[in-house]
Amino acid sequence: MKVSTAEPGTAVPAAVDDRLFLQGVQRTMQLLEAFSRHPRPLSLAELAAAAGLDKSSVQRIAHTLQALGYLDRQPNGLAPGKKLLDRGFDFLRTEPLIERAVPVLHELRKAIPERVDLSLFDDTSVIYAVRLQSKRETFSATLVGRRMPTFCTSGGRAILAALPEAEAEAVLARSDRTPLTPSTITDLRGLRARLAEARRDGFALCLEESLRGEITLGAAVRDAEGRPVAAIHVAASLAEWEPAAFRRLAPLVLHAAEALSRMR
Amino acid sequence: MKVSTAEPGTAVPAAVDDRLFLQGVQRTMQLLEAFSRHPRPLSLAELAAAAGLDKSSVQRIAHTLQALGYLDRQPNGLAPGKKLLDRGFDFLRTEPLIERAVPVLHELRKAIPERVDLSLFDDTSVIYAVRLQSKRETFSATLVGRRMPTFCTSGGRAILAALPEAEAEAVLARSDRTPLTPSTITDLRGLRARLAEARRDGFALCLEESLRGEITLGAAVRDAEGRPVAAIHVAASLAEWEPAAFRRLAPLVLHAAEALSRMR
DNA sequence: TGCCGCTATATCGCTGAGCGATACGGTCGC
DNA sequence: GCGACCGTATCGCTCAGCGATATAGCGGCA
Repeated sequence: MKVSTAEPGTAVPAAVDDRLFLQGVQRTMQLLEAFSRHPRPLSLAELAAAAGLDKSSVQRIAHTLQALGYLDRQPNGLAPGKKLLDRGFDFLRTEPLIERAVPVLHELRKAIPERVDLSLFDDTSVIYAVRLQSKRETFSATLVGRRMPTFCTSGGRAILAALPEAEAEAVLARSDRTPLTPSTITDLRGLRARLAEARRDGFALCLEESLRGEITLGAAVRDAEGRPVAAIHVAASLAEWEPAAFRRLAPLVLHAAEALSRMR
Repeated sequence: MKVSTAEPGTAVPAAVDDRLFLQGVQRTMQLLEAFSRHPRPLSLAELAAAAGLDKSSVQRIAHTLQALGYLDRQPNGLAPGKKLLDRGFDFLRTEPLIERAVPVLHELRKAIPERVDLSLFDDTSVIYAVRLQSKRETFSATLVGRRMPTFCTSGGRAILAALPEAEAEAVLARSDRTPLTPSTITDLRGLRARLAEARRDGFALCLEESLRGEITLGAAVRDAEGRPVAAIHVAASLAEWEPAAFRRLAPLVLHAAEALSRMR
């Protein structure tokens, strides 16, 4: 049985051996995932290489996905189709946290005229799920659905701090800790110190750790069992805020996160 | 050959007979699409019924999708997984119009302190792709990825007006013209009159046609061939705007749409 | 003009992936 | 305890689909 066909240089899935595991489904998703590494129209051959599949399979899968609206034929290749947005939207609509978060975030935005976000915890990354732009809002390059590393974002740190220490440690160990800016803390000692601080304060503060000139403050949102599942965070420009002044916003953010944790 | 297994009452896909069409792929997407009709956690049996598949297949497909992160196991059933957001994000990143639109929309937002959106044209519906909230912004119930009918939104009408008349007529004929509010224009005569107006003015104005108390104004964005592919629109509350005053914003919206059409 | 490299598209026989019926065990509510 | 639901597991038959291969079309280069 051919279990794993790991080609060198291509990101190939973990081989799963399981009577109920359909590799046809896996191949389908692999093909769609190819665009996350190559965000541009791809030819069939490129798609095959990027997804780690043979050309014939790609031809058939792509043909089918295109017929269903999940791939879009462009002059210079195939691109993700509009229907993918619908599926992401299904997720947002089904996740009750999102709906509950919107009024809480707006309330917070009223008090703090800066960017206010909700991110969902997903192991080594967090995902922007709701985003309220700041008043001036320079460039909202970051869109809903964007993933950020857990270890170097204020929301992610707040979540790690709310996790049992062993689990937080495990997430850090699994993380790719490539620095995003010169200020990103990547060493385990430094990170542990920050988590200890966050555990004590109930929130996390990050200074230019994911974007230069940006200061962010995040607090964890917990589910019914008390486990952290998301974070509320605010982000502002260092050009306009003294860190000490920004830090004074913490009670507002904490209050919002706690309110959202209690709603259900 | 069993071609179509259309069960009564369930939305079942068009049967496609094609040597290159993989029904395994179709089944996979059908399963994921089930949540668009039932946005809540579903049991295997519910999922089977909603997707029009048999229980065994659903067991296998769902098992696989869950292993891949596209379904999430909840206490009371299966729900869409976070990875679906990633795929939607891939679409947004790959579509060059989105990136180009952001600065244009911000520029427009500076001049008009109301909600400013970009929607993509997709036949009988348009999809919100970029959304800038208004200053006060009461409830942003509408999220990125949401579909709205083309025929009764200002952006959709502006697009239809920019299309060759026969094509616009075909879209209208295909559309499900269920009214969204008491003011929604649904009869073909009335719609044709509105399209004629929009063709003359270069923009479309809708009064409470998709949401009570809301006035919207939209203009089409065209691709390199001059075909409409998207629309920029602004939305405001009738409690704060006289229709005549709102209409005077048209040049700003038109200018933005034209600027975006020329960028590439 | 012809060759090469790229593309997409189409064909076809073999075979094992996966279909779907069926069975099993747990947990509710009546 | 019965029935109805849940998820889970098993298994033999068969046709979906794998993947090698062939064809056709479109520039670019010599």
